[in-house]
Amino acid sequence: MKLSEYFLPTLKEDPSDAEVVSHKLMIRAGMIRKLASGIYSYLPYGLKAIQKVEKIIREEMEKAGAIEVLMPSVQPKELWEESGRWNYYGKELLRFVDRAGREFCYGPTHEEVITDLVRNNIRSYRDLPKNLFQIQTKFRDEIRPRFGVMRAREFIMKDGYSFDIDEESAERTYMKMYEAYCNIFKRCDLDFRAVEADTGNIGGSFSHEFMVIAESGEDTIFLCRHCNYSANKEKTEVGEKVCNININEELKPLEKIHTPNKKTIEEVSGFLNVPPTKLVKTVIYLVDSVLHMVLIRGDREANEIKVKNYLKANEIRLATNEEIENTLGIPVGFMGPYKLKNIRIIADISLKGLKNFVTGANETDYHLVNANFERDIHVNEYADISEAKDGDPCPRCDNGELYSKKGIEVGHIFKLGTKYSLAMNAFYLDEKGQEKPMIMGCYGIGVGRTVAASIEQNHDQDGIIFPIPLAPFQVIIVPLDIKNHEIIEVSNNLYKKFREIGIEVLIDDRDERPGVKFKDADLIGVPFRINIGNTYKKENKLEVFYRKTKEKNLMNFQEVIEFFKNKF
RNA sequence: CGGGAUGUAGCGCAGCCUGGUAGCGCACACGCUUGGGGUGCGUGUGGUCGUGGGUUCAAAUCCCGCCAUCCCGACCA
Repeated sequence: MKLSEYFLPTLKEDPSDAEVVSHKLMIRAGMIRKLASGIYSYLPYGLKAIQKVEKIIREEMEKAGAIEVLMPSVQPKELWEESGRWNYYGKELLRFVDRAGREFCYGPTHEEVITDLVRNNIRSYRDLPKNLFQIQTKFRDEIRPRFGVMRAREFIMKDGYSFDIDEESAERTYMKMYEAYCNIFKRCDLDFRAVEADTGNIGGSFSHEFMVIAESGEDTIFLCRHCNYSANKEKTEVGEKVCNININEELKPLEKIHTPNKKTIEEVSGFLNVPPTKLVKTVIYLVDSVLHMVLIRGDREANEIKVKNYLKANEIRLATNEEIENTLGIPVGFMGPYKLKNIRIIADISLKGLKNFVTGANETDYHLVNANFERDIHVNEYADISEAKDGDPCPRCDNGELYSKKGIEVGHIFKLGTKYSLAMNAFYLDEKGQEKPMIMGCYGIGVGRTVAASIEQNHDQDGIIFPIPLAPFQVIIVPLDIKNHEIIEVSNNLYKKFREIGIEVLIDDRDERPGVKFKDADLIGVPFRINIGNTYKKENKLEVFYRKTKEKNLMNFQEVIEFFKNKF
């Protein structure tokens, strides 16, 4: 491609509304332009990067036995009512009506459509398993789109769905997809981890997320230093190993202490000179419109999602002070489980066996000291609901320790089970002629996000450094003086030669100064640059410049061809 | 939706406080110049000052409403 004929509007300055590097660089490098909040156009250069990822995905999916389809973006309300998600999915679902008043949504995901497609066309166990995928534009009306295409409302996603006859077969399919995903992200040259994950809105029994390690990531994951346990923060198990604080202490008499205006853990801990590990924190959640009390050790935080999952709730949020004081009649800041009835109390397992702790007295300006379970407080429900912390013992291995990292979720796989097949009557006939629900799985990859994540991991102060598998062009030829016939001729010859041997090559034939061309080439991150200028005029040498390390090598024309032949 | 901020040429910004006919840099066009890290000089094109209303002789500037965008929290590929 000749740069003079290409459409690559690069920018010298960072756009004012971009925050993270990948967003800034994608705009500056002429890959994307914003049309509205969370809605972007891909320019040719950005599209090529997208297509690189898509190609890798297609190859690996097909290798793993998945078949490509293409479903509509616009989906009728009825299907979503059948699955029960028309109401459940909430405001993220973009809904609209056609001229006849029929209701539709723009597909945020395709479980409903694929299930409908399969149930109408597959009846026999002989036709299973089937694993279908598509690469397509989705729309999710995110409350807060952010970071360019990283979290856009309209975005390109590869979504796949599998249908198996039984659990065992479904698990085999799941594992195949797991491996395919690992291959895909490896081939994209990403530093990533597959972690255990929460299933969220999609539903299902278990799942893994594929997290690209990046400081700008919106997710936190925990990894074990010794074994290969890794999980999303909202899924990370804490386990009972954290609860050996003082289980052997003798019980002391319960006391009510005046703690004027001491409300937070820090204040109470400081005032009473008791470590936070001996305080019990009380948090009230409104769970599906009912208040629930959650108890957590003072040095830990409750994890809302773990609470939500434990209670199998649809909706959860912290209760407001008014809700607590009006409904329970207890003062926020001095709350505790003492003598409370009419509310479900869930204690975190970190509290198991804790002795002589401090907790709110349910009376303004008073706390209880040396409180103990059973003797003073009756809790008959313990659950793992606290948030993992750096340094926590690993829930899986003996002496492992957890540490956290930030990650960008580029892929997510779910074992759905029969959630949709039951709701939508996707049954098949087994060899005995009996009707059975298909066992489903679903598998997603954010294509644009994968490109953005790659840029997060591969850039420097001068711009993008594309890894070869994602690079829209592998080589850029830079004739440094386009008025010099000799230089132009070699450049053009090299360009032709490269195209013959199948290299995707750009040639910067613009009438620009060398500095401008260098800056642009660095910015857009072409892995190899070939400078043709003075060194060619003097010694007939071409300069091969490697973007990543900034190394330069001088070679003659034939050596350059040899160097790049069969390289990519 | 709650909290914070911004909206002036394609991009980045100044002007607003203290009202008086809109400016800088980049980009773009033309000419000369230059040719190994955003060359220099000159000339030029381009603006409903987000939008609606109000105050005023006069509004980018003051007041009110609305809209959009971005940042911080809950959702997600």
